[in-house]
Amino acid sequence: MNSNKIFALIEKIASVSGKKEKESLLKGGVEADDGTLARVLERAYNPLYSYGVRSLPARAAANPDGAVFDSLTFAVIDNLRERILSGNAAIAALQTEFDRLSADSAELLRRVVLKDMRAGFSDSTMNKVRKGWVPEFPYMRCSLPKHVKLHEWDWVNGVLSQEKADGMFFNIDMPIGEGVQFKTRQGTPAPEGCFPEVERQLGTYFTPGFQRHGEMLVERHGQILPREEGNGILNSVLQGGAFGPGERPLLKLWDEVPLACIVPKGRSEKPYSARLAGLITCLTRLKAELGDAPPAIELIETKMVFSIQEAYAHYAALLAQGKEGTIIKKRSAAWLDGTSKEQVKLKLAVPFELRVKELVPGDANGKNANRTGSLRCASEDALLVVDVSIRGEAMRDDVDGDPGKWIDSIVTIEANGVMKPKKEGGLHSAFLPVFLERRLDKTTANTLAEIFDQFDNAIKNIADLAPV
DNA sequence: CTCAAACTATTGGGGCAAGTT
DNA sequence: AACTTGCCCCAATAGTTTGAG
Repeated sequence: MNSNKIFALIEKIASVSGKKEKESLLKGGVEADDGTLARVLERAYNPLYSYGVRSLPARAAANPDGAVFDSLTFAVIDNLRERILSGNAAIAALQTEFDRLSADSAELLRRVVLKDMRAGFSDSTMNKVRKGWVPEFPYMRCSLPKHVKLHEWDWVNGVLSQEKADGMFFNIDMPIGEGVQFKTRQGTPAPEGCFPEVERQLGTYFTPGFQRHGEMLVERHGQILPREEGNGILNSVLQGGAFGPGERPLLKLWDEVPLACIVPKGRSEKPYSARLAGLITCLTRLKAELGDAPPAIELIETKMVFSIQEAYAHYAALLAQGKEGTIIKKRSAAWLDGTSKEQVKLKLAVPFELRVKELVPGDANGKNANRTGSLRCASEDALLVVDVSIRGEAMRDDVDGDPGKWIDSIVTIEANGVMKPKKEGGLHSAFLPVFLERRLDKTTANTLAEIFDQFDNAIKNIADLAPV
């Protein structure tokens, strides 16, 4: 199938709305494919690939009968991925290739480099059609309290409440007879040997055949660094950098799952309490060997609670220590690839008022390119500024229909925390801001000091948030 | 058979590090 | 020094499909 035909197929898939129909069209394409479709979509959707260019040149040529994808096209794609082509050279190579190709094939190449076919399917649909087409990395997410019937949980026999660590998530694979492999949530492997002590302790005291889940934190002179600083260092280490003097990684674990269950849509029915017990067995072995020496691996702080109120009290206690929140888990909880209703994340969300300053356009390569994507909002004293996403298409229509009515208006937003400025004299920001409503009843926004007060009060009164 | 829940894809937020101009 | 990109941390919505009652 040549690239013009592939583009026609992609447009056909984009034109239908049903997911099943998209899947069967893609299946038809695979059956008629000589391998080109497989290569093109693999390069577009392999999560381990990136191309280093996001503002692409436009096709300038007017040649109506341009080329289709050939070895030159794939060479450009692969050279971008390996960063043999980068910066201006990358843009120039893409310009040449766009002009050489037909309009349809040039557009297909553009979508490959942007890693989005804009056809309403993605990697999991591809793997349904053709097993193992692109790598996928199973992952269990938590639900939020509003999506779960917490009252139906077995509080009498206990629920596990754990600290939500504020670092970088890692999957740690230990296949039998092989070494220890660290992978990020997206599947990026950590370079060989970048956490030597953590790796040694895992390899020596932990049973192979499992994938373990935990959060990597960074300690400097015995102090755990805040998320942004620790994750900055880990980002650097993942790209081949090194820890600075006095810095070391500390792994906090919470789960172990047989490697055989770690497949897309996979499940392990072994109850969480049993998986946790397995982890504790390994950690006890480690502790016995290390004696008083500080381990590089610990169990995440874990407590058994017997009521919703007690769960919220533990949550409040950790917030008061400056921690991010807690995760509560049923003892019987299975592991699954997806969002589990058997584990719930308790985290802070504090509402406050800001003033809308300007409208920020949506992603230039996406469907909101010429529309509003978010609202730039500020505290009354302008010491905090944050962009807040438009919430829903009706709101986007309203904002674009009458921008004047939004500019300078007061809005209530909800956020997870206040980010302090990095630089002296810089602005504060808000972490995970969510738009709640426009306030016609208010004429002034909160000041930064008021926002800090509201966070303090929210932490003090957290137990009131427990659903009754 | 109907309606709610689950699932999939898409859009949006903040910070930091590294590469390029 | 300024700008872009990638990759961590994530929340919410829209629309389709599934599955419980």
